[in-house]
Amino acid sequence: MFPSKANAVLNQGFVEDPMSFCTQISPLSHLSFPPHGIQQTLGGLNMGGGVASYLKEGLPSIPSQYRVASSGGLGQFGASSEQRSSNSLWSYDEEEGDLGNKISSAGEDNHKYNKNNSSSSNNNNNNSLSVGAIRMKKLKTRKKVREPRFCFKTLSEVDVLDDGYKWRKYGQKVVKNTQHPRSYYRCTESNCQVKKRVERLAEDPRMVITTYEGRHIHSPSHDDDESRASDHINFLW
DNA sequence: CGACTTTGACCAGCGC
DNA sequence: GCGCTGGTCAAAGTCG
Repeated sequence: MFPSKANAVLNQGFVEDPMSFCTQISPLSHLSFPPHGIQQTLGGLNMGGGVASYLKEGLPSIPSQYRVASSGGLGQFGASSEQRSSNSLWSYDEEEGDLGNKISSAGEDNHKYNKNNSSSSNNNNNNSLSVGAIRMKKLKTRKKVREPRFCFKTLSEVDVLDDGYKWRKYGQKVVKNTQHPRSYYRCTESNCQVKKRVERLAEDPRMVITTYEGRHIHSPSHDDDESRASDHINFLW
């Protein structure tokens, strides 16, 4: 389904740290993360030759051979220009930060997305309500629970990396100060709440920024990729 | 025909 | 309070 030029493989699992953080990836060699010290694993992420560099202070250091020289101003994904800090190359989801607040509303609203399940019954129960009223009712019951998030940057010709999971696009938006639209995807597995956003870096359109939000409750749909990714994590981490 | 994508509209949150 | 922006919905269109 997905083009696999970037050949990304993402195993199940997620960064347990309440803050999601970002990595940079260059097309140099295989990538696996998270690094030592990060609880839980994201599994091996095979970018067909990528190297992750954990840029946030306080994160475990990684061997220099896995680091990527980066130019300033990269990243800060999701943050407006005013929110960008000159101290770090990449921002993460601060618990109290503006960035986190901006994105947090996407947390636990998946029940309204299972339109084949809950949504239809909701509609049946609200026949007397207008569409707008139903929508408002749903929105008001939306809870703000932040899912763990993880974002990384990939040098890739294709927007959607093959991470082993099946995604359904549910939205696209042109965000401010960028010429490339941001795409929104949701895992197609029933009851799986994971979402991801994909956009190209304004400063360098060759770079694809992918942000995962949530935790898969199932295995990747690609068995081959899964086993390949497992090899990476066993080898590197 | 089901699964998926596109796209305009809507809404909440934030800054001023 | 108002306008702007990002995130999501959902109908319509497309594809296999």
